Amino acid sequence: MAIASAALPECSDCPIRHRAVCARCEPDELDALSRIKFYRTYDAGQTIAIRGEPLETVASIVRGTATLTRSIEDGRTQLVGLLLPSDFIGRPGRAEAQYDITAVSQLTLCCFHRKPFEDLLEEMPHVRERLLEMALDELDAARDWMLLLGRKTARERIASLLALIVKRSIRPDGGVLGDKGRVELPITRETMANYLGLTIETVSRQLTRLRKDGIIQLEGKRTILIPDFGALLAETGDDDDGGMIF
Amino acid sequence: MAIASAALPECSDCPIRHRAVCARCEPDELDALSRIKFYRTYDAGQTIAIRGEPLETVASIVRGTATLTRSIEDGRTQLVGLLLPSDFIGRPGRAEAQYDITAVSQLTLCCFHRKPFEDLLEEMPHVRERLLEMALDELDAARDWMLLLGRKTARERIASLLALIVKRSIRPDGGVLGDKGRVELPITRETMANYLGLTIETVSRQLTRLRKDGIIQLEGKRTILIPDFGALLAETGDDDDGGMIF
DNA sequence: GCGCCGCATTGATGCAGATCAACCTCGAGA
DNA sequence: TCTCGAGGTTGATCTGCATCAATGCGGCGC
Repeated sequence: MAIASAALPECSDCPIRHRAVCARCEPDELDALSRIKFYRTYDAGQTIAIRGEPLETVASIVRGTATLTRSIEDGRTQLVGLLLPSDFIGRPGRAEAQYDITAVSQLTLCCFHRKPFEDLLEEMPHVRERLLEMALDELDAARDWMLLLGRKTARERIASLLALIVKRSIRPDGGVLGDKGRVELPITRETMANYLGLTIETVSRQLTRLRKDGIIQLEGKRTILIPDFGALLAETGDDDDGGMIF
Repeated sequence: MAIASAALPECSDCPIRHRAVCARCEPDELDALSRIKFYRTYDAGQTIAIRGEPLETVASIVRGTATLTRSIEDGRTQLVGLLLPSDFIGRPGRAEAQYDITAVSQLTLCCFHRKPFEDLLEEMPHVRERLLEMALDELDAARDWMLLLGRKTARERIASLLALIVKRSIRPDGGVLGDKGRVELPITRETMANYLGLTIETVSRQLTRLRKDGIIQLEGKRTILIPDFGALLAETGDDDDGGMIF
């Protein structure tokens, strides 16, 4: 299923070096991790893990997008996490996947076998620290999403998602990947709907309404232009800007 | 606001000894924690923390119930966590509260000042480990709730909440606090509504419907009898029992 | 170039849950 | 004992989003 890929750049050149679980590693820690790492690539649509089945690796996303989903047999599906570069997959101390994980674009993972990774963890305070920090950040994100799913209107949900994708595209140094006012949606309408707790029809209609109201412009189906980011934020229903630094 | 309380039982007699952040502590670690701990009690309705304001303590809930909420200025409120005995409040490395925290019953906290706690953390692998584990468990719980908020019907939400409260009342040794078929709701209808992303009217109506359908019996307003737990689980919409051991 | 397929948009209609409103229940305090 | 208020229930009506259905559109294989 997964395809072992050719060698990638050294850790020092890694695009997620300063954001991933290894962000705060010293050179010797990085070496130790580097010795047990291996890369895997997936094509869009491929399954990475299935809820309830063994998952003997943990990994960081290097390139591409994946989704974390939870669903009911009758077909209802909820996306519980959107995995972008630097996000971590798997959980030390647990051998079974809790969610379905699917690649939604061409994807590259930096993988570790769980056991050796857990062993290394003992000796690497910086990884441990970063892992806790990332888990707590994800917890905050999940809780923000609970507010969205429980209380926001369809229009607010769409605006919130667009704002989230823009924020996630900002590099840690403050720079921006690509054009600031242009968002490349990494996901289909269906995936958006499953993330937002809506149907694809409602997603489509609300995007159209936001376009007609001049908040966004659509360029093809996957590219969105945001002439005024503040105007978009005003549509999210959030009180503050959630720690934006523009 | 908080009331310093009289001395409580030693850690060895603590009701949350085997579930809280200190669950896996060795006696010497427990001693070290014990030396910097202090208790606080709150009355129902008292505010423990406000989003955005400094929070210089971390704490474990010893007795009582508290809520974690996120809200929008227009009054819409979403409960993002229900804090029961053994749950942890606060986050190492962060000086500001991310959520509003409110006592919803008489409450006892086992508190630590954040800085000394963080320092101790360095030397206490068992606390660190447990903290990561608890954060990841909360993340799983938050994501399960996302499925509920995004995709479940009102009836399924109510059944899921009742099932959750029953599960949380099971002691780690497998025993049950109180009568197995009787749930004491720790929260009002309004709090339930805010947790479930519904209105109090809908909560009330669905409880009535579950009663008329024989799934539950109401004894006063806060006590619910569940003659057949399996029948309740069947109403939650979940595929499996989520790891129940009955 | 043509037809097909996956994805997206748009329209018509239905319904679960929100909203608005009245009333019930019970306990605390005068 | 009466009152009052917080919390809860029930009913009537409204509405935002889901559902059902048709159409549009761009890319790809042939």
